[in-house]
Amino acid sequence: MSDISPALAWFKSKEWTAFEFQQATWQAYLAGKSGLLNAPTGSGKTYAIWLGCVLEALQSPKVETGLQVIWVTPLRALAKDIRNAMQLTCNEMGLNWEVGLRTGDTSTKERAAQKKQMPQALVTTPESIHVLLSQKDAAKTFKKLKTVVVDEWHELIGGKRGVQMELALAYFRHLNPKPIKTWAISATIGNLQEAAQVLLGDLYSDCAIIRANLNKKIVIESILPDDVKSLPWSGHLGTNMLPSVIPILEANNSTLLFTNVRSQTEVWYQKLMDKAPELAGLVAMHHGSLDTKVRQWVEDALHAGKLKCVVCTSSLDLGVDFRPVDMVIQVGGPKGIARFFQRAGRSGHQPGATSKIYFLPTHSLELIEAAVLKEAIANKQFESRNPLKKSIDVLVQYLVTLAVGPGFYPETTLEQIRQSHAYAKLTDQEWSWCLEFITTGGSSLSAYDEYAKVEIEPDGRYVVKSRKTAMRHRLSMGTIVSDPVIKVRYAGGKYIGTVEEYFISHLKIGDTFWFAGRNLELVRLKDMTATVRNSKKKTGPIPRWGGGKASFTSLLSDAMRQKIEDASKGVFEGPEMQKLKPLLEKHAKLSALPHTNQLLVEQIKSDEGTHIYMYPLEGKYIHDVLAALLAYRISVSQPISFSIASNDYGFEILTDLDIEIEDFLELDLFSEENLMDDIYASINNTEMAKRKFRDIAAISGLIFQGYPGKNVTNKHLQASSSMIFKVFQDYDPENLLLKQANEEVLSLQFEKSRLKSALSRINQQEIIVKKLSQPTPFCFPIMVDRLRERYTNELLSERIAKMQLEFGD
DNA sequence: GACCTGCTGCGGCGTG
Repeated sequence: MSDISPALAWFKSKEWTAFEFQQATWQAYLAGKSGLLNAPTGSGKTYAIWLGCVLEALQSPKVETGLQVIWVTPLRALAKDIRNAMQLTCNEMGLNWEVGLRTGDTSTKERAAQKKQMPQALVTTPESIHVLLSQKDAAKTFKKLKTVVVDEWHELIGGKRGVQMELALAYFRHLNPKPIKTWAISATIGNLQEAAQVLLGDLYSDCAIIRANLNKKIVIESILPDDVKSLPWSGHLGTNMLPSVIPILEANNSTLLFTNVRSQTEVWYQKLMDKAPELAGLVAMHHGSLDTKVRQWVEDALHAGKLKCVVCTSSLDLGVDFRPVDMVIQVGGPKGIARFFQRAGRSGHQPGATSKIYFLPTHSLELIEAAVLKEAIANKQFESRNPLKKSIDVLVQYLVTLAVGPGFYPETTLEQIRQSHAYAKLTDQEWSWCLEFITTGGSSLSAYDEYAKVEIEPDGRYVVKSRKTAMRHRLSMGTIVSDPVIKVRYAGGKYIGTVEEYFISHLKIGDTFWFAGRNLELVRLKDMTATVRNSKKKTGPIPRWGGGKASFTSLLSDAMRQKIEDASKGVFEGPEMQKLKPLLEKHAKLSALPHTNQLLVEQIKSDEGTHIYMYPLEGKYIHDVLAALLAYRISVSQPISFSIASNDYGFEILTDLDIEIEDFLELDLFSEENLMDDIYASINNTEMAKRKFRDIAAISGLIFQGYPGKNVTNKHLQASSSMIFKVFQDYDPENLLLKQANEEVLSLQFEKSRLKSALSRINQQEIIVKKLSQPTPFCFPIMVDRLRERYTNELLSERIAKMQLEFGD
């Protein structure tokens, strides 16, 4: 046994901000426990748990070979930093261990070396673990595994990557009779206990949940206009507040300016360069469609203190873990409390320093959101991330992975996966269906050999024998399905990033557009690649990217309703609500400020017809469904067609007929009876299910997304997945993957449970109907949103001008 | 008193 005192001395010599938390962690680790760490960045959580691993290794009589510790991170960009820190501590603490790295970036040479001899510790991603599982000697690779640490577990738990992690752990736990110590590291989420339970499984009963009681002070300040009138009623960009941002940038060494969407990042970067040309070279941009090399450069430059400001989307949420900054500005509502909190924590890393975040509202109602965020963070209220259950696509992929690798016996494998949270309730029938699916393709596809991937050996072992199948499987592993994109590169070959097919298809050769902060001219479009050159022009469109929508979380919704009720009673707490007072009072005069037990309904007639607005404040997703449901239920009673628009505050249904809303309110429009049937009938469920199915088909290996660098086109992908979708619908309606697609639409897209509780709340609410002759601050943004879909920007401003005339003022 | 919307993440092969 070697002496552990130098290691402890090394550790103690550092000036930790959270020494007690760290000590509690490594002591729990040495006591053989599993657990969950809840700690903000900068609390030394990596070292806390890594010290446990190091001390344990030092206490053993000789240096063991083979893989003992796996450290999982959701972001491969972080992996290198973590590995370096871990290797360094090994060296300095006197432990003769190698810390390895295994992600998609790892070189072939390195992989070969690892295959021969795994390092004692490996920093990796969930996907790379599964790639290792697809190798013949997987069992040998993981045989000596003692510990698995999953960093940023909150990022994984709510998605299919989390399910993959659960499956990998189930496999590991089975290999070794000694329990695998399992640790989760998580930022603050509402369901910490559940998060621990999902990852730890059976080990949860004896689990340590250790929180860094840093009591980090966070100061939130809204950037308020002098006059609320200068804040638009509608809008999302916020660039009119740019003059207030520049002094903040000047006063700090490095600032992260978070925007909600990629195009907004492009706009802000451009405007910032326009307004403050002296910052050229000191401001950079970072979002998910830019070349990773560029992003890496930005991250490094930020770290080196060379940048004054990075305009970014949440692509930098995790990536700056090792690159602390001085100041954070959030442009527009972050739509969730936990996300805002995490971003705030990026600033003020020095011991004892206060984190500060500026909130920059892009339209007036966002000031309510600002007030709510402040309170929620003070009260430590955070959203939960709910683990997925029974994702059949992920399970099917995993089974083929095992069959490509060591092979598996159904009985033991079923036992393993049932020990995971995700598949604990998997029925025997579902299990047989999965086995049938991987061996024959299932009842409707059994005529095609390519879906019969797995064969059964005489001894009952399930294996993949075809090299082609194995290769294609390895090429399709993982649960992230991305849309095919157009690569943008210079004629010389330098790669810039990606835009969407539809954006570039609207351009002609010679047209210019803004991207990556440059004005580019389209030279050629071929093979999913747009070749461009720099242009001196100053005009051109900015690409927009489709992507996930962030919708108010229910935590935010509840608090927003309360704030509006407060306002109705004349209570305006805090600078934001004070600032908003005149506007809300105006709204109260024009219409009404609803209490939490009331639902406000506004009706306006214009030359377009009858507009009806409702404000459940449930977030855009729920509003979309509610609006469709309402439109459907009304149209059942008489032939009316509606157009629908929504935002996070409420929704609009518009008909060209002259109607009165009271005539319909009697119809029990919000009844929970036949709810699901009506929803199915009202939303174009199959369209959405088809889209979900495309992902499921890719994950489960039904469609092949092409060879690396040569992705198939969107059309092709869409076509093959819709074809299979149709086959299943017609010939195999009980297909579990089809069912999963429908279920995902309901539970993930529409948040079924939230929809139900929203409806039951609405049913108890008193309905207040206001008939108005002019738009209110509540309905105006929704009105504009609907128009935007039909008009170009210029026509839109004309149209808005016309609205001013029409409604008079 | 009035414009610009929609995030992130991973992994793999063979050939020239």
